[in-house]
Formats: sequence, C-alpha cells, structure tokens
Amino acid sequence: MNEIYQPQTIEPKVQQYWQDNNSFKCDEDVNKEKFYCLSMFPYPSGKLHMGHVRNYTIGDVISRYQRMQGKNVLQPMGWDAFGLPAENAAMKNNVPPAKWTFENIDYMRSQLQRMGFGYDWDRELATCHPEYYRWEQWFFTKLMKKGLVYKKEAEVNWDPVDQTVLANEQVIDGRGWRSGALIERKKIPQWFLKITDYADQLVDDLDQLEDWPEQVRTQQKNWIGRSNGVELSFQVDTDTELEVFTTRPDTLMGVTFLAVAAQHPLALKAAQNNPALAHFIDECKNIKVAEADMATMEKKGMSLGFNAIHPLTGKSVPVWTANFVLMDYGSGAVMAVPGHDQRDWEFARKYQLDIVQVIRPSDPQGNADISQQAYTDKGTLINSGDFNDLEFEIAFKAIAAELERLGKGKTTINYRLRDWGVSRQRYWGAPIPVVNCPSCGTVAVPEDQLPVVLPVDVDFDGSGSPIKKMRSFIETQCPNCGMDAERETDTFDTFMESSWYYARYASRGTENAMLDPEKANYWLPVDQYVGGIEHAILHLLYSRFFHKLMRDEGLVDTDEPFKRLLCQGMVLADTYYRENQDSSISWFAPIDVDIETDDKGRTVSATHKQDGQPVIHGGVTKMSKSKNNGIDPQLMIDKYGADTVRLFMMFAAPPVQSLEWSDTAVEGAQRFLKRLWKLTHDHLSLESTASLNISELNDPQRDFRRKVHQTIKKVSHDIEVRQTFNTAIAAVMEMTNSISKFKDVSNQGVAVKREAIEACVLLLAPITPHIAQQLWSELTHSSELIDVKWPEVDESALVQTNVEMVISINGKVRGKMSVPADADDDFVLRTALSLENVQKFIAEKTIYKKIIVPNKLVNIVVG
RNA sequence: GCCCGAGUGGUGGAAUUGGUAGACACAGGAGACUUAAAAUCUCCCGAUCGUAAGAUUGUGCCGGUUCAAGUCCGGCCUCGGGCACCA
Repeated sequence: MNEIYQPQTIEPKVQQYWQDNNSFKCDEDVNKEKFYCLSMFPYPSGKLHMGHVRNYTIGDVISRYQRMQGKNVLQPMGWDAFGLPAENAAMKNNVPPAKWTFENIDYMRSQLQRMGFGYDWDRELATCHPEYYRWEQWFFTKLMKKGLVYKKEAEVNWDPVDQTVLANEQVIDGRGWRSGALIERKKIPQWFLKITDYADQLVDDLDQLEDWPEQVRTQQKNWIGRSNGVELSFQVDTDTELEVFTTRPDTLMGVTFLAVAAQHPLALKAAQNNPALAHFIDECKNIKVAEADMATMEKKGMSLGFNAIHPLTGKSVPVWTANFVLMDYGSGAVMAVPGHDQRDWEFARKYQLDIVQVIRPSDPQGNADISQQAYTDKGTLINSGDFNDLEFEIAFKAIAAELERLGKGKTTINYRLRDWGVSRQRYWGAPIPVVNCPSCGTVAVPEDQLPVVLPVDVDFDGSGSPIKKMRSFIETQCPNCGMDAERETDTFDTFMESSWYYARYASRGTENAMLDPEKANYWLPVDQYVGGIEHAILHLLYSRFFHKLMRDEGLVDTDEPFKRLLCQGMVLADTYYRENQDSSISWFAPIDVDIETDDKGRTVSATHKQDGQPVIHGGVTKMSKSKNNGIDPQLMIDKYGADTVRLFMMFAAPPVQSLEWSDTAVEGAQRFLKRLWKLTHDHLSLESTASLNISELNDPQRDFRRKVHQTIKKVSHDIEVRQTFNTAIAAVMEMTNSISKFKDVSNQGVAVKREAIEACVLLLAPITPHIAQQLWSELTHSSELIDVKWPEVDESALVQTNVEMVISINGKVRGKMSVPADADDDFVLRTALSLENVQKFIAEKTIYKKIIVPNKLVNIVVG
C-alpha cells in the first residue's frame, strides 16, 4: 500500500472500473426492493457550478447508502435542455442554440463523471431531443381532447422597439434589457392548462407527503390558496352586473366603493368619453407583469363616474378603477371595505372615500379604532341592520343565505392558483403541436404526424423567435380538411419538460409510447427527490399536477410523484468589489483576492492579486455571475480530487442550510482523508491476523468498541433518517480520533481496531467512494465495495454499566458523578447530595423539590 | 407588499423528545520535529474575574410559561428564498 494518499491516481482508476463494469446500470427486478433516487436535472448552462455539485453529492450519498442496504437503486441523470440562456448565447456568440446546448452537455457530463456520481447513463435524456418532446406534444393533444386545455388572452411584457415579448428577468426597471424601451403590458392569445381543475387534489394530497419539508407543503398550500367565500353581484344598470368575490361577506354592509381592473370592460367603456381616465388606463400598462411589482407599486385609482347598487341595502356605491386590481384574477373586480381591509383603507383615505365600521371586537375589552388603520380581525357585526350582533361564522352564513334568496350571490370556493399558461413566444422550446386552419380553427396535430420538430438550422438575429418568420415551418396543411393552414409558432414553457422527466427515466427504451406503465410503475414514485429550495412551488407543483394527469391517462398508478423531498440550501461565497470613478461597481473573483488577517484570524484587508491594490469585502452571498463570486468546481477537483470536494460539501453545513465556501475548510477535509489513509496504512503494517473474540475483550477494549458501535448507530440514523450528513461525518471524525488514541497492540487490541477502521471506511463509502474503495481493497483484498453490506450495530456492544449524571441546583450545573446505569432514585440522590460542591450550594437552605431524569440529570430546587 | 425560512464563539456549525450550550472542524496561539520552510504531531482556545478550584455572564432584541428554555408562547428587529415568462 502506498504511504501517501494520491486522489489524482486513485479516483480515475476507480471511476474507470465503475464504467467498465457498468456498475450503476439497473433493471427492473421484482425480487428486490427498489429505491429511486433523483436529483433535479441541470440546465446545461456551460459548466457545473457548486450548486450542482452540492445537489448531486447529496443524491449520490443517499443512492450509495441505499445500495449498501441491499436495495435495487435507480439514479438517473439528464438535461433540462430548453430555455432562454441558449437563445442569449446564440445572440451573444452567434452560435445556434442546439449546438451550444449539446456542447455544454458533453462537457458537463464529463464533469459529473469526474465527480464519481453513480448514474445509470443508459437512461440519460435531453429534453430538446424530438424523441423526448414528441411525447409531451402527444400528451398535450390528449389533454386538448379531454378539455383540459384552452386558449385565452393573457398579458405579457411587450418591448415596443424590439417588437418582442420579454421574460420578467429581461425587464430591468421597467425597460427592455436590449432596447431600453419602456415595456408595456400587452394581451395576446395563449394556451393554458386547467391546473385549477386539480386544485383540490393538489391541496388534499399534500397530506400524503409526510416526508416533505413542512415549509414546502405550507408554501404550496398558500400558493393554491383555497378559500371559502361568496360570489355576489352589484347592479350597475339594467343590463350590467358587476361580479365580485369576497372571503368576508360579513363586512358587506361596510362596502363604500367598488374597484375594477384598468383593463376591465367597464373601465374601458367609461374611458371612451373621459380622456383623463383613458390616460390613467394607459399609464397602468407600464408595469411589469410580475406580482412583486404589482404589490409594491403606488396604489392609484380613478372614479369611473357612475355608481352600482348595493345588493342588500339598495344604496349607491361609486365604481372606481384601481391599478392593484388584476384582470386575470377572478372577475377583475373587488368590493372595497375600507373599515376592515388595510389596502382599501389606504385607498379610501387617499381619495376621500367613506370609511364605515361594521365589525367590532367580540371581546368587549377590545379596541377597534378605524381612524388610524383598518380593523381586519373577525368580530361581531354592527351598523349592519338585521345582521347586527352576529359573530363571523353566523354572519357569513346569514348574509350568504340572504344574497342567495335574492338571487344576488352564492357561497363558493375560490383559489389563488391560476391556470398554467404554457405558451412562450420563444424559439428554443418544444413547439406547441397545433395548426391554425382558416376553416377548422385550431386543430391538434394527430399522433401520426408527431413530433412537430423544432428546426435547429436557424438564422438567429435576436429580434424574436426565428420560427415566427420561417415560412417553411409555418406553412402546412390542416390535418382535418387538408387545406393550407399555419402552424402555431409558440413553444412550451420549459416547466412542461421538467414536469415528467422523472417518469421517462423510469421507462428506459420505450420508443412507441410516452411511458411503459409496467416499467414506470416498478420504479415510481421517486423515493427520494433532491433539489434546490427555489423550486419549492412552481416546478414541484407542476410535476405533481402532471403526475395526476398521467395517472388519469392510465400511464402511472400513483397519486404523487415524489415520496420524500430534500431541498438543499444555496452555496455562498465571499464577494469583493471596488467602486469605480463613475460610481459603478467592479466585482472580483475570490480566487483573485489575497486576504490579510489579524492575530485573531479576522480579515483586516483584502487586495487584488494582480495589481496589489485593496478591494472591499462585500459580505457572503449566493455564488452568482453578477457578483463574480463563483468558485469553479473543476479547479477544486483538479487540486484536491472529487472525494475532498464531496466531503467538504457534506461536512460544512447540513444539506438544507446554505453553505459557505471556504478554501481552508476544503484543505481541512483533505487533511482528514490523509489521516484516514495513514491510519489504515499504519494499521496494515502491524500485520496481525488475530480475529476478534468479543468475550476476551478487557474494559478499555470494550469501551473502544462501544464507541465504534455507537458511531455506526449514529451515522446510520443521521444519513437515513435525519439526512444530516455533516453530523454523520463529525461522528466518523470523532471515531478516527479515538482510533488514533487507541494504542493497544495486543491481538484483541489490533482486532478491535481493525473492526473500527473497516467500519470507518464503510461509513464513509457513500460520501467519499473512491478512497473508500481503495482502502477497502487494501484491507480486505476484495474489489467491489459498492455492494458491500452496510455495517450492523452490535447492540450488546452498546451496553454500559456506569453512566455519567449531571447535578444541577436551581437549574445550574454544580457537579457530575458516575453511577451504575440501573441505580435507583434513592441511591442517585444520596450520591448527588454527598458531593462537596453540591453541599456548598444547599447548605442552610430548604430543599423544595428534587427532579431526576434517569441516566441524565438531577435538579435540586432550593430556596 | 404577500407567502416561507434563518439568526448560537474570531468562522462554519453541534446540542435529535424542554434536561451539561459550543460536539466536529476552520482560523488563531504556544510547543515538538527540521539548518530552515512546508508537512506532521502535542497542548490551549466564548467573555469577565481568579494562580487555581471555581464564580458570574452568554444562543438577534423585549417580555412570558417552566424545577429547567438555543429549543415552547406573545411582540419586535435583521438577513435570505419564492411571487406564476430565469431555471
């Protein structure tokens, strides 16, 4: 055995072995328990970033651990290959998106292999391949037939100069990123999937997802936002009614005005002979279609100049238009109760509209002064005629019943969730498989004409999607009547591809169908899904929706796609910058910065390596291009090897928390691996062959062995149950520290030490598989570690005859003692009270209470 | 603005069910080895007081519950993620 740990020699050798032996290829095997471990597939942006490395290390650790538990493990990998960055790269570097994407995939695949991730590469897929997206197109046409797809007008960010639709991220301070023109909201026809038809299931089935983080379930629930309320109408004139929805019908008597969206037909009609109103409506167009922008803008409105009739009182209430009312939500109109809604209150104050109190606190001591702010709590009705003195629940029902009796409203369930708009006016995506025929209207492309292939040989000039001008793509015949017709040139939202890829992986080699249900149902659901918390809502909700759609199509037989979910935190790094003379900021890569520290290790100054001039430390933030603080994983692999990078990533923080990159901590991880290597080397040089005989062990040997089995127990629990890989590694480090200190070279001493070292290697195998493989073959002369059984806890080794207990007085620790594990309370108390330091604190005081927590602690309360 | 999280030594973090705050590391300090450096090994390492034993204090801030609170409850502050066309 080589005395020096050389990752750059070991790792490629071990990886080559895995590749030559197809070690991670797997097949359906009904005789074995399956485990499907999936990490969110990457967008092929060019090269791996640290977020990928963290994500995939977590997935690989779980996969390898489960394999050592004897399970049939599937761990696939692929590429979320459609998306905006490919188009941006095309414009910037004048390279076709397809070429750019495939080159990136090739490079990133080699990086993943160099990290030693155990993927079944036979199942690799890229979503930009027609063989993949044809099934998405096929599925879409199925959904069309089922009536789950519809077309309607929806607003987009429109760049009037470039004459193109912009993504939210392409709008900066209200202007197009390339043209600098003020963007406008514009309505265009778009395709929608009826996710709201599944809203109830998507909420209710969250209860099945016990192994999902609570916060993700809560976020999804809030996102769907199911609420009970009342839909009611206000008469505007003889043939016009204004529909609104409210969750607070109890406040109906407090309505002092109505507000409609700027794009609402009533507002547009009123604007026809009101230039000021027309101008206001026009102004409302100049805002991004992002909810955050809508919510933080200044709330403005204008009277439409007419009134509506309150359905119960018959009184007139003015109708306004307001920029915060969204046309896409519900009916595009709201009833305003300024007394009991803060936004309405502020609006009423601003425009001198009436504020009426109709709710008082149910507790007579309570205070509700609506002169300073709205009173938004539920309470008891006042100023509400027949409904006075009713509590919320009763008032809700009574008012709803009265509205129903009058034919003016009904109780209903409303959702915050909106239908999923899947049209994108972009090139690099899957074409929407629809033909527009002058006589038949929109017609789905029939199965035998799929896929509608996206032309890859395109002229990309940046002014919108090239296929929108490509006659050869657009011109076609109607599948229905054979007349000349035009293809849809919009493509799918890329969330469509990522909503079912997990199922496609599980159906290897299926060429004539979306899925082979027999194969897919063997593997599904995914047992462990790992990915970034930024996907907590959209991707995970759409995937859950798609799974239910596939279930209802008979393709899968489960309700949910992902049994257990782990959301990993972000990877952060230091940032360094300088302010330029024109007050712009230049960011410097951490790798180009030298740090100086004081004698306590605090950073006192940082200078740029090239020019030696100072730079300012800008704190620790998410690794990003804009702050230039990304650390290239490739450099780290080249310098330290994959095992060190993997170990550092898993040790520096628990997976769900953010992780700060630290060069010195990476070196620390490498130091540990070197120590482990040396420990094994030194042990093997003893050349003792004695086998372990547990009954012959002396006390120190038993104590040492207890530590070993405590560690096996803890590491197993930490990896499998808690998924806190950092504490698992800490436990192994503790054990190696114990091994180093254990100098017993007797036969049984060496034997018990050997058991410990082998346990160390096995416990680390999922995290640092290359060094573990090498050490294992040195220790046991057998080659394949990946299928070796995970070590088992010898419960008899854990038995302890004496335990240490803490004695505290009034909650403060005053002493420690060792007592027999089975000692009774009386003995424990007598021993505790006999301690000198304890005596000191209870002298001349009365003992009020004695609390004993078995085998842990004694608390004595004195006064 | 709305929804969801997180705040613990110089730093990353540990404390798993309310029961010893700071495991395991990083950085730093002292020493050993070395011509020297690197590497490696040993010891120290929250703050204040004390030679020490030990005492006091300490988990973002204010208050509460409890024999006992980093952990539970109420109210704040700060930072981060998401907000439907980034993926």
